[in-house]
Amino acid sequence: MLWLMTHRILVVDDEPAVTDLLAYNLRKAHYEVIVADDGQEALRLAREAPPDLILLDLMIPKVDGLDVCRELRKTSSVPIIMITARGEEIDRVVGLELGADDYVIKPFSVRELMARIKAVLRRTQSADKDRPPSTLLSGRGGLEIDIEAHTVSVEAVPLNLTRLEFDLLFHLLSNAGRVLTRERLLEQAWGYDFVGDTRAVDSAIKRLRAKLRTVNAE
Amino acid sequence: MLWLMTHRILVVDDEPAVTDLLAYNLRKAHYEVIVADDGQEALRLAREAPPDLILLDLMIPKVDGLDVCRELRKTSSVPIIMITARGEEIDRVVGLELGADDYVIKPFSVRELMARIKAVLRRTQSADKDRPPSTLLSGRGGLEIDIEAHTVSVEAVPLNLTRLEFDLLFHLLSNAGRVLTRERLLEQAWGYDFVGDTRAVDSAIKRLRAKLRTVNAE
DNA sequence: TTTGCCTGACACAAATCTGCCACAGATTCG
DNA sequence: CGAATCTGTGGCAGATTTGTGTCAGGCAAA
Repeated sequence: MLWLMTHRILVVDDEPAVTDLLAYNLRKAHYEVIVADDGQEALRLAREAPPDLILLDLMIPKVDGLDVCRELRKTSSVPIIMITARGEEIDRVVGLELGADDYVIKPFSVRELMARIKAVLRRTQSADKDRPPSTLLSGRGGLEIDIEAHTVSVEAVPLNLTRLEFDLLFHLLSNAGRVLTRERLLEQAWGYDFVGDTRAVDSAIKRLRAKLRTVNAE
Repeated sequence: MLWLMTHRILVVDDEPAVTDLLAYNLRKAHYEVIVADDGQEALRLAREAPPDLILLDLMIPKVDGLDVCRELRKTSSVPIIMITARGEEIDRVVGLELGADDYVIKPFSVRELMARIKAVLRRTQSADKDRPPSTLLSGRGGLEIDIEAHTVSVEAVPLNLTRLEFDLLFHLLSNAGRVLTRERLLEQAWGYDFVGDTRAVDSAIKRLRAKLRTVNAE
């Protein structure tokens, strides 16, 4: 079997344990690998030796993973797979909205990651459907939230939400038309490790409703 | 709650206190549970009755948890959640390399573990198929239920059901053409820990019929 | 330190749901 | 023909769920 080095992959992570592991496995799978251990370096390499795919950790020095993603997206549509630590659930979703093509959660399975890499490459190669990375999500009644700016408005009237309220609203909106349990919402908006009453959700929803009401009541 | 999928989970740990606790909680959540208390047994069971997910303690007799993981990965891509004692930090990276999908640290919160199990199953399932075909289930007489939205309609006329009524209807519909005992329905729609008269089913069905009748009587 | 949000816990009321009982037909079986 | 059993249904009281007001602890800024 003849192997062509068809794809160059840029791995961005500050933990050598991760980059080494990935580089080893990727090379074994006949990819060309370049490594950056901070955001600045990542941007430089991405410019100088444009890769076919980027594995991008979220928590990296100098320039944050999200910013790297944003910056790259200004000029390039190179596929990006985000790598996030657990408990960064919201960032993960935001990352997707920012134009990442997929994500994995640490600790991830190498096997799974490799499968996703192949899938993403296949997808972006065959049909290059350039979708403008919209950061807007809208619901009924003129409700709009800007994921990047973390702002919410109802019929153009801006609304001031706390981080928790925003996360909650975001997850509700992304699951529009679906029934969610308190547990599921806790898991998504609060995180796995939340300890306490599931009715904390009720409290949050109560406050969210109150704020939405202030606009509607005009 | 809906129990459409009955996943089989293999629990591997040598402490009965742990396996009992997990088995109890998992069964309560309608998972099928099989237990192994050493690595050899785990491998045997994984081969003979392939589970949908494995909870794998690291420190187990005969064959070490890491080796079990390695061995499994040779032939299977079943999701694995590692259970490690505190202070085994190295396991994080090793677990990474071996392809575990997640990990928890002892002593873990059962609630958190359950959430992670659900999340991993969700993740690996949606990875299987890009888009779940349909969440709709339909019966005779124009009856349709949307499993995600928990809505029911008869010939496009929406119907307001309680959670119990919905679950009941769902189970009846998914077993269409089959005779179900009261006991079986109780088990499915109420939960195996229901205490009380089996004729509670009659009451529920009475109310369900009444509601369906309101639509037909038009 | 004080101050000003956030946020989760708690309590309570209202609304809704649900299991149980009782009774009436229906059916089975001897 | 009874007797026994089973099923459908109405009624109802207790259980459960939900919405909301209140409050204290946490936390960060001043």
